[in-house]
Amino acid sequence: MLDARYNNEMTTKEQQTDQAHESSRIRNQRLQKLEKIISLGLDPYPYKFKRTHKNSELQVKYKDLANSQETQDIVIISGRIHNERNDWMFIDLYDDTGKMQIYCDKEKLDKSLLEILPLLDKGDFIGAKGTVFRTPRGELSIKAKEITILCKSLLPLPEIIEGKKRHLGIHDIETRYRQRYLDLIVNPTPKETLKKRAKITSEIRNYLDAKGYLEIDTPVLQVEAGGAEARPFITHHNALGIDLYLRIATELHLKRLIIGGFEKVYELGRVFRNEGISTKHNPEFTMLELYEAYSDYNDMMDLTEDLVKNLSKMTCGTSQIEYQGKIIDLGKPWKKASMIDLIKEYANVDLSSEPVEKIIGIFEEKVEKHLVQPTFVTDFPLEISPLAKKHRSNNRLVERFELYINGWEFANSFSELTDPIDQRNRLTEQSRKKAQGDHEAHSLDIDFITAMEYGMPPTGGLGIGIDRLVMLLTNSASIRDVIAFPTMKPV
RNA sequence: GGGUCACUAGCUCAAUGGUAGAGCACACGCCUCUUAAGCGUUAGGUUAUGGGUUCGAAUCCCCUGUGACCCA
Repeated sequence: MLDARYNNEMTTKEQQTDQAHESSRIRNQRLQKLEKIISLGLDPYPYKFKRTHKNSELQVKYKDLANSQETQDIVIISGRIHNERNDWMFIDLYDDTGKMQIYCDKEKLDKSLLEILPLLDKGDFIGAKGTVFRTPRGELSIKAKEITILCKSLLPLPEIIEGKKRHLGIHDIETRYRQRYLDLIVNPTPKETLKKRAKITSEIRNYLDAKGYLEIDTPVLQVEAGGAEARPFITHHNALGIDLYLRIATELHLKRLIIGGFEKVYELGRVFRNEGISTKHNPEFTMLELYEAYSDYNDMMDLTEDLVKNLSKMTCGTSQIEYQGKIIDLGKPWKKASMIDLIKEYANVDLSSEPVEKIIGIFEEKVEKHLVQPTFVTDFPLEISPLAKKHRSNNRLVERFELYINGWEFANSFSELTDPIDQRNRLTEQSRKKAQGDHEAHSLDIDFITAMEYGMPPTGGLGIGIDRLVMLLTNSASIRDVIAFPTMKPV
C-alpha cells in the first residue's frame, strides 16, 4: 500500500498529466496530420512565401464589388486560420491587417488541394492563390486554386464559449499576460495598445530629435544605483568578481554627459526597481530622462506640457481624452501650484512649517487623488530632493515639480543641483540614512561628485514615466496592458 | 490577516442523498452550403486533494489547495 505522501505526489503529477491530456490528444491527432503532410512530399514548415496583397488591401480594392460578382483577378494571400465552416468550404484567414474568407469548391478543386484540406486545422498558417469574388451573402472571398501550408500548428487556439456561441478568446486574465502570444492572436485590443505604444515612443524621439536633443545609452549595470529613491536589483559579474546593480534611473550618467559638454541629452530606456507589483507598478519600466544645459525647471514645465499635448494629438488625434470613464483635458493651459498651496486648497491646513514627513503624508492622502486634470505640483521640501537646487526664494524648498494627471505621478523634474559642495553634503546625508537601514535612500556616487567638481552648467532635468503615459493615452486600466510581457510570478 | 462564494468532460455549465448529463470544441460521416452554418455518429469524467457521516456522497461535515469578491 502506498503511503499518503507518495500517493499525494503521484496525484499531483497525475493532475498535471490530466490537464495536459486533452491538448495532447489533439496534439497527437495533429502530429499524425503532420506525418501525412510530409508523406505527400509537402514541407509543413517552408522558408518563405510571396503574397500579392494583404487582406485589408483587398477589402479596400474590391469594396465596390457587388454581391455574387466574380472577377478573374488572381491574388495570393497568407495568414493564420481562425475559423472554418462547412467542412473547410469557407476559411477565415487573418493576417496582421484583418480577415479574408477563402472559398473551397470541392467539386472543382484539383486532387492536390483535396488532399491538403483534411490536413488543415484552425491555427495553421497557409497561403492561398485564387480569384477574387463576393459571395451572394456579401462576403469578399478568394476562390481557392492553390493552398500552401506555411506552418502546421500543433496546439488548439483558446476559445470562449457563451451559450452556443463560440469565438476565439481567453477568459483567464492571467493567461492573457503569461501567454501574450495567445492574447495577441485572439484579442484585437492588446495589438492596438502595443502599436500605439510604439507610436508614442517613436513620436517622443521625433519630437526631441527635431529640437536638437541627442539620445545616448547609459549603463544598465552600475556599481552604485543612484539617481532615485528605490531599492535596486542586485546581480553579479563573474569575471570581475563583484556585485552590480541594475539601474534605478539614468540621471547621474546623463548629467555626466552634460558635464562632458553635451547640452541637450536624453535617454528613453528601461529602469529597474525592486519594489511591489500593482496595476500601476512593474519592476522594470520605461522612463524618459532628459537634461538641458542653461535651463531650469520652468523651462522643463513648458517642455513637458508641449510634449504631452503633442503626443496626445499625434496618437489620439485630440487633446481631450477619456480615461476609464473620466474626461481629461490636456489641451487647456495646465495648472501650476506649490505643494503647500495645494494642501491648503484640498486639506484646508497650513503645513508650511511642519516636518517633511507630515507634509508628504497629507499630500499623498488628501491631495493626489484630486489632481485628475494635469497639474504641476511645484516646490518640494529640501530633505526628499537631494539632487535638486534650493528654491531661489525659499531655502527650505527645492526647485522641483511633479506632474500629476488622473491622481498619478507622471513626471518629475528639477532645476538640477550643480553646486558640488552642497551635492556632496546632501548625498552624504542620504548615505547615512541608508546605513541606518533606509533601503530607498540615495546612494553616494563618488565619481558623480568628482565629475561635478569639474563644473556643471545650470541644467534643467526631466523624467517621464512612459508606461503610465501609454496607459493614459490607450485607456488601459493596468500597466500590464501596456507592457508586452509584464513581470509575473512563476507558476 | 478576517469573511463569503466557487472548484463536475478541453471550454461553458446541469445534476439537492439513489444509474454523472447537455451545448460547444476534437474525431468520423452527411449536406454544395456559410458568417455561432446545419444534421447524424463516436470518443471524452477517480466530480480540485485528503479524510469523515451514510446501506449509498458531485450533493452533508472537516482539513488542505487554487481562484473570485467583500472587509481590515
